[in-house]
Formats: sequence, C-alpha cells, structure tokens
Amino acid sequence: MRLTEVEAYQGQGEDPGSHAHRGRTARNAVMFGEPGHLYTYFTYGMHTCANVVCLPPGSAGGVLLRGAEVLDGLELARSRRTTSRGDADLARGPARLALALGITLDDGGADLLAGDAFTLDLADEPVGTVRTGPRTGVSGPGGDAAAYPWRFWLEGDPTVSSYRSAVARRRVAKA
DNA sequence: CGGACGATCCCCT
DNA sequence: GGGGATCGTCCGC
Repeated sequence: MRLTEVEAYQGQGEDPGSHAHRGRTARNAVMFGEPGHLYTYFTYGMHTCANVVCLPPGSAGGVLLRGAEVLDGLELARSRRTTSRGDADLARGPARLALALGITLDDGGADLLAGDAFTLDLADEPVGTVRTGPRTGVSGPGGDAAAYPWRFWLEGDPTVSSYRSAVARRRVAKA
C-alpha cells in the first residue's frame, strides 16, 4: 500500500505526546532501538497502531502510520476490515491501517527494512503536495497541539483521516 | 457530513 | 488505579 498520512513523535522529554516522553519502559523499548523497526502499541482497549522507528539507537523517535491507500491485496484487506464502507476507508486511520496490514502487538520489533512484518519502501522523489499541521488527538505543552505541527499528509488524498483534536475523556460513574 | 459517546485492555505509577 | 497517538454507531441537519 501507499502511505498518505503520518505523524512524527520524538520523546526524550521534550514531546509530551510521545510514549517515550517519560523515558524507556518495557512498552516503548523498541523506539530506543534500531531505526527501521516496527513499534506497535495497543490503545483504547481494542486498537493496535504501527510506528516506524526513525532515530539512531539511544534516541527515541518514530513515525506513526496514520493513513494509506491499499494498492495490492484488496481482497485480503477487505476481509480484515469488514466494517469498511469503501476501499478508501480500508487504511484510513492508524488502527485501521494496522488492521488492514494484519499488524498485531506480536509484530513489534520487526525489521521492516528486512521485510519481517512488511517491507518499507522509500520514495526517491516527491509523490505529491505534502501538507503539515498539528497532530491528531494529541495535546502539546499547555494543551496546544499546534506546538508540534508534525502531522504530514498528501493534499486532497481520500485516504487521509479527518482531523480530530484532543478531547478530554469523560469518566464513567461506576454504579 | 459532522459532532457526541461507549467500548475495552494493556501498561505505567 | 486510571489514562489512552481510536473506531464505529447513533443522531441531527
């Protein structure tokens, strides 16, 4: 598939939105390791998301895969994304993208440049107009998500997810 | 088309 | 003990 939307996360104490913000833990250890490897995390009790480690060992950094257009294996992707209402929705959103690829937590740490879970191909030239903006569902310092405009997407691509700002989750009173 | 809300579990403190 | 880099459904326009 063809990536259309990503977000960058740095950590190292300066990026509150990053899972590596508070230092190395068992969960985010992969982000402190070799670049080009897959960092997966589980969130909201049901979703898995995929990142590509992007900084040298010792420096935590990664890119969250947020959107993509499925080019090959359409039948397989559709079978895994039964709730999708159209091919543009197959990998529109980080959890959908991971599901369409068949990524699970067990794939964390896979060497993508070696094709362990899937192969990451980097384009040699620009593939379109790239736009940038605040990251989705993340609040920066002082609640200002725009402090780190590290969301990148292809302008006008139908497989780019719609922006959602960070919302305070409402607690459910236990009866 | 877009806003509101519940679901559900792994991981850190 | 509680938060969370989301999604799907419901509902109104």
